Amino acid sequence: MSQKSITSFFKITPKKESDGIVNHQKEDKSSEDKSLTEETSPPATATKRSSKRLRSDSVEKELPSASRSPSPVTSAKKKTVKRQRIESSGSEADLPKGSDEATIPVKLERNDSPKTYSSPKTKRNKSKLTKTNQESVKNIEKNESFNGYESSNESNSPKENKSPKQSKSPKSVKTPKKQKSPKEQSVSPNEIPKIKTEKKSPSPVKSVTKTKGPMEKFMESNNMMRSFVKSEKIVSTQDDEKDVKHTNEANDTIQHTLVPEAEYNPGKTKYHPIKDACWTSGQPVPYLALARTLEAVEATSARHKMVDLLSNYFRSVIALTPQDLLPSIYLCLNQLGPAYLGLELGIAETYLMKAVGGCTGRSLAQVRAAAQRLGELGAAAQQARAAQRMLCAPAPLQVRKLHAALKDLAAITGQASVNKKISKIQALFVACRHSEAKYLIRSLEGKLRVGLAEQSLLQALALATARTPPAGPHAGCLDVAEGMSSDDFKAVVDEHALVIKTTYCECPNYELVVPALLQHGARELPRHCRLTPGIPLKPMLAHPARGVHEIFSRFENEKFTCEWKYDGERAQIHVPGEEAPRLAHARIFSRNQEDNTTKYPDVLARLPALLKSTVTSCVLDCEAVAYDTVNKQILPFQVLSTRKRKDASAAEVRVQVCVFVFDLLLLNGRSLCREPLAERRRLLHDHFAESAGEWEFARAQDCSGAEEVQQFLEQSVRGSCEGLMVKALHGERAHYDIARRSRNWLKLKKDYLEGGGDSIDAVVIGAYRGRGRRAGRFGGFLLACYDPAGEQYQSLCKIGTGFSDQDLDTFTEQLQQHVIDAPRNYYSYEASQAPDVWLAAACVWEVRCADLSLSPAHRAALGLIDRDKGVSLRFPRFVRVREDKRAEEATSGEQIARMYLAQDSVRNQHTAHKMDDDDFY
DNA sequence: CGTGCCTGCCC
DNA sequence: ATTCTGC
DNA sequence: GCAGAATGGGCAGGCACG
Repeated sequence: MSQKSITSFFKITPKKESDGIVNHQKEDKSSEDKSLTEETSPPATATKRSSKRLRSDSVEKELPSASRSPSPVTSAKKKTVKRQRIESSGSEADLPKGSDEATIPVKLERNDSPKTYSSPKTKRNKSKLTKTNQESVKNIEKNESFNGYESSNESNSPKENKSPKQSKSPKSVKTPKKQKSPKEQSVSPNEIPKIKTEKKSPSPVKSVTKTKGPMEKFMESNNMMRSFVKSEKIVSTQDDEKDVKHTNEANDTIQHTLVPEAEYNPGKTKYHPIKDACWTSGQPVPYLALARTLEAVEATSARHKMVDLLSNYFRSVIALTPQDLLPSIYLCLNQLGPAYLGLELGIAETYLMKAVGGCTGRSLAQVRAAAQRLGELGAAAQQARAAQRMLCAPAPLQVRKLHAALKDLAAITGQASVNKKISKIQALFVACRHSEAKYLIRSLEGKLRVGLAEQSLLQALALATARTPPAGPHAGCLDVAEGMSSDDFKAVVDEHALVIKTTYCECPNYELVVPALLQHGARELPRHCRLTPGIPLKPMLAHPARGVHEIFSRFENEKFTCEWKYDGERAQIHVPGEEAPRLAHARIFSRNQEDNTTKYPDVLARLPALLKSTVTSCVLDCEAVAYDTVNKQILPFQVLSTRKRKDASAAEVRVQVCVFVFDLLLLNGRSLCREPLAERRRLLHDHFAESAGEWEFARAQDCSGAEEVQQFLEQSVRGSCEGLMVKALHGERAHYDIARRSRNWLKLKKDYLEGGGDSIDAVVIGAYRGRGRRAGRFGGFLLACYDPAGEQYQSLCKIGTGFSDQDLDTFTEQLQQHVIDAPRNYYSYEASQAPDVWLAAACVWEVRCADLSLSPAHRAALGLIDRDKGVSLRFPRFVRVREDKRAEEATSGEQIARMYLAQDSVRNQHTAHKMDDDDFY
């Protein structure tokens, strides 16, 4: 059945009309009627299929958002248009409004119209589908004994019962932390009764010598096993290295009362990696253990605490099921595998919502609305899942199987692949218990959002391996920390952390690092994983510098160099080789370790010109920039981005590229990461050759005075660059040591400077509901410029950064007074940009940007530069409110056009040949 | 087979 | 990309 | 100052759908 529903969803999605310009004349709501039907009735939904009804009305649809019209006309909006934003409004209408977050003080939703459904209904629906009886369900789950989980999780859902607002309102009000609160609640309770029948304390001191420590302890600690454990038991066979440790099996006899999975608590004081785990040695790690860990992490704000929590989970994995460490890490980071393998899920928000809706009996609009209310799809999915009962409980998820399933998802391609993926996701989703649903969905969305990411994970890995070493002299010891002072132990952790982070930065591949870590221990890592041509390393990044003065305060008395900051794409070029460079095996990686080799066949073809005869292997750090070979001119980033991305053929390349080389990270097999920049650069110049328009060294100048820097900055801008990169030349700060400091360079751009860059006064004409951290208030806005000629407000860009939390709270509240039901007919925008809430043009905000670009999605200055393209902003950010300006006094379309044309890159384009003032080429 | 949506990845 | 925030 | 999480424009690629 799930399948069916899915299909139906597809149909539902209407198409959006491609309106050219949507200036609306809305007024006609007629179309709405139709639309109504769709969304509103959940059941009906399936039938829906509206064909494209709305062509014109798309615009209208939005309106409803404000929505009062009870019926969700709005949602009808066709397509899901990008992100939920569009539908949101409408959809909400559908939903049980009460529930909503009432939270928001402001009540974004302002649609108090009689919602079609009352919250309770929602649930009802679900249950229907599932068909069933909750009772029957009663879970057959293994753990049922303990769980009352259903109820517990759902704590949220209760909202429905309560009067709409009250229950939560108090909390919701608090924006920032509120998110956590729910979790915390759930978590804390857990402190739970673990039954640890303890007995022996782990040997006070590490049982150092004995390799078998863990096992022994494990045995000792066992009491009775839970029934379910038995069932799963089988698997334990494999395991390579770990045999040593757990040979268990014997266990059967031994009894051990396991912690119920639903009560797994990595935050338990004096956490014992075996006794406090919820699975036994050799068993596959239940996904619930990881989900519980993530819950605990999410409920925590102190990073060191998060690291503690995760490390405890890791300790158990290391002690019990080390083979699951790798999949655990991947699930924590939302990675399928090393980036350079190019694995992609191909599923994101929209399709996920279809999947969730399809198996919980909800319409796409309902799911979307629920996600908006909660500010996040994961939570909505968990609620939906909890309301559902299964006749026959699927096998519980295991960490390893889940990770494998995600990789399988990525492998599905071709026709009907989306439906296949959705089905597969539904199968996983249905097997979720408790918070598993939330984290499964978030994983699929690609963001866990628990406040812990790669750096903290590496720290946790260091802590875990320091405390419960998988290898080395203390292998088998469950808690090394017990035998030493906290200072001493901390030193050990720091040492592990540095080694692990360094290794990972130079060899960012958990497939290689994790097995080596388990087998040889942290200290031995560098001997097994090192910088290797063919494996991309983490690139050095830069911090923005707000002014020339900041450069001098940062580098104090150190010597530094300034290089032009080219506006292209980072390219890390690897050429392997022993006796001689193996050019056929050269690869080019992106800043995020993606493999871009097939994107640059032209660049690879001319490698021979770059490498002097002294080079046998190398890793170069460069920027690939679009280049006009005829006029010898650097072209804008936007031009570069039109290049084919996959399997390009050198002959077909239309956009030529000049590669600007600025660093050398490995030469002839030797890593230069611990060499200062001055030395790396010297080697670069000695062993590589420039070739005009193809290979050039980044323009550099070792500046010593502020004026010199300022001049060089201006020169770089005239040379079509974004500004400068500033780097230490000597000493440790000049090393390419990402593990110690990933943003060791400074970047100085004109638009960072006061008075530099473009500043625009734009009108706020719409707002989008925030998600995640910004749930419950506006998280972004739609801005427009004013076009006096057409008496229109033309969309210029969306904006979502530059606001303090306070700003967002304030705007969320203050803008309520400008909320309107529908966009004015003098608003010009693209349907896909429609905000959740439309606003009357009243507020003017100053925004800053790096550039202006010709836009397919915005309408500012439409027709002035290009017949059907408007102008938008690159890297827009909020600066301040212009209370002194009225909407009509905002920057005009004509001014925007002038600003666009005034850009060096544009002028150069039009006057390419005459360009020489700058000298440059 | 063309169009448009969705996703992922550049910045 | 830019920006803000808790630690 | 770090690490993380909010958010931006815009493009190619891949698939769905008519």
